Amino acid sequence: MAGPTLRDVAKLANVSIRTVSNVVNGYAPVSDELRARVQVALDELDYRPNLIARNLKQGRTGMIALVVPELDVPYFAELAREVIKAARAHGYVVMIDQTDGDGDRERELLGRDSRATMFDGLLLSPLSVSAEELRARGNRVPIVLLGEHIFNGSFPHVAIDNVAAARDATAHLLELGRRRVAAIGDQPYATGETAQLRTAGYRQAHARAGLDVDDELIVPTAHFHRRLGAEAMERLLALPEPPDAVFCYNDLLALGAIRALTRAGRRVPDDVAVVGLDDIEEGQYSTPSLTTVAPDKGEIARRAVDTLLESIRGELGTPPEIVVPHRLIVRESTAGEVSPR
Amino acid sequence: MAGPTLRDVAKLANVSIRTVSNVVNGYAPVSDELRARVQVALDELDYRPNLIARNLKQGRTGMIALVVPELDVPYFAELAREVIKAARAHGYVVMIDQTDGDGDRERELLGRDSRATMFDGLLLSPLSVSAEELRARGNRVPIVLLGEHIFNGSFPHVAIDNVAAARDATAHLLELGRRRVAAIGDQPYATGETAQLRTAGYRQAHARAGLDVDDELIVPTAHFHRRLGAEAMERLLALPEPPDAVFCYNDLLALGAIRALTRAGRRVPDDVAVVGLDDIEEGQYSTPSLTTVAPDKGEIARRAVDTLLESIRGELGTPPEIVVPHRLIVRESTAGEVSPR
DNA sequence: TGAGCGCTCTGCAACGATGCAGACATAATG
DNA sequence: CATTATGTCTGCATCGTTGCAGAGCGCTCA
Repeated sequence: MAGPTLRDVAKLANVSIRTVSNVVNGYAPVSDELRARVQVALDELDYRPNLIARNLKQGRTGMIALVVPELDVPYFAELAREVIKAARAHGYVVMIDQTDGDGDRERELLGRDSRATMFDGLLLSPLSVSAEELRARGNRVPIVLLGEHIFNGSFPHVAIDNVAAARDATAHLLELGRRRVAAIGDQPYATGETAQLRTAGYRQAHARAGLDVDDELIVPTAHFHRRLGAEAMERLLALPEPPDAVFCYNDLLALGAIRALTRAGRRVPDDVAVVGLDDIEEGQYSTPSLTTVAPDKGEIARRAVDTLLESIRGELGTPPEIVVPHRLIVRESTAGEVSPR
Repeated sequence: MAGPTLRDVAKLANVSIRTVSNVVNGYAPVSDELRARVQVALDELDYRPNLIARNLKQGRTGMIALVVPELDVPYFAELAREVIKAARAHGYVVMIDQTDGDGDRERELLGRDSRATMFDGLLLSPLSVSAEELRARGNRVPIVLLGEHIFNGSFPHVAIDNVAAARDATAHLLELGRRRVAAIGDQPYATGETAQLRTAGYRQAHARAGLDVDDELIVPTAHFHRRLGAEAMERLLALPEPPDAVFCYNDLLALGAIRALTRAGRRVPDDVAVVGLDDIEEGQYSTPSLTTVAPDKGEIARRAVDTLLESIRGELGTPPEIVVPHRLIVRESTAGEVSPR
């Protein structure tokens, strides 16, 4: 099972271990003759360096970990892709783990026996672990937080401006003349900071338009999946005065909502306009295609990776709060028939 | 940056390194008094074991790698989730990497300096690397192949019966009385074995029904994304005699096709019925919801992980070819209005 | 009393690689 | 010719951990 080591190659080529190492790494000058002899031995044994050993010696692994709640949530899958790309550009590989949004699973990562020490750094998209806890753990591994929890300057943090994003989405609906704009996805409890920011943006848009918010139109959901979007929409449709537009806190909720609307025989956007947030690819191909607020995922990934690598190199001063741009993408779910592609 | 080591703890507690190690691992019996003293030192220094060193000593990392073409393809994301779950059940973590279906990137993994040696095993879902090449690399790391390439017994391999799956999908359309059933996704070239198997199943279904296949209705696509599904569908609609049903080789193609049909004003399934393959969650919430052939992803993941772990433990004899069950799930895209949930 | 046992605890070697300092042979220099 | 520089090559120590063999000690029991 175990492959040949430098020692085996050295014995075969009748040179020192050190010389083989030099040949493998091209470090020190080696005469052509010796180099050739070593190379033959390397090939014959099909030597592969033991990276574990190399890492131990060098104190780094060249791996960072990306920890997300759920990998099969398109937003995270798309983000993961960008992170992998950004890391690769710096010679790093990314190991991905998912916590299922389970706080204990997240905390496990910070515990004494966590595999976190295998990595040079951690990109963490926490759902329920608080900054408080993170700090208390006094983790030894550099960490960059992704996404939209509120944090208090203890850790570097990359996210969009959630309030502004939600405000833009809601304003778009109001500008279309909709007057009963619902919101799906509020989470009025401790770990729902992101959702609360979006609710704040939703309210801001109304305030700026001089409109009141009917709190009945704000539907909380325990998580951000299609099914809950559909259920929330059904509840809204059952109201005596149902909404004529909905801002959903992510695209999956929005797609679930559209599904519920279609099933109920409502036309989108004619009867009810729908906006999501995340700009997952699926929204381009849904029927109707989905208007959404698009965070710049590539930028999120790049900034996060860059910041993490700085932190790894010890070049990071006070933890930066990085805000990444977003933009509204108007598609059929609010605008009706748009461009055919 | 570097944390305290066993040595530091030992010095502080005034015991041997070995005893600290014993306390940390609970290996050997340690008196309560010493254990307590060591524990104090451990806590004070906030000691974390260096897993790299441990791994070097033990010759294993407890990590396996999952290599897929694209992580943001829902099928792979959903599969990844299952693999992570299955591996976790055995105490393994999964590192995920994507190759973008780039053959060179895939080959890199097998090359001399690949990070593959960091892992106890590899789950590989290759797009363009051939079994031949894999074998030639004589890789030292245990490998299990996922997905649907044809392989020749060199490596353990887990997949569904692609011919049967495609046959079932096509037969379903024929049983609905459709007579011009198209196929989207053929790949009539070396690395398109999976697609070719599905084409074979498509033909078999016709043969068994005593029907001829109009080759014009078989549209090849370079990959399996939504956009190409839409384009292929547009091409089919432009035919003098367009199809009344389509079997798409995966769900993304199918969703793209549905999008194209909707845009063209065709009703699904009334004018054209659509079947996909993969059973990604998106298909449950699309409009119309998508009839599909569902591979048992959980089973694929479990069998693959089990097999890989057997191989790691050296318990594997001749590489097994594992066929995982699939089943047809009928939804609106072929059956029209079905159950409301 | 002393051999024998079991319980704790320890030190040394090793995993496979690289950093460092130096050995050795040869070439260049005064 | 002695001295220094140069270019190759080597051995030892080391990264932080665990496996192994055994040391020390108190206890039991003949």
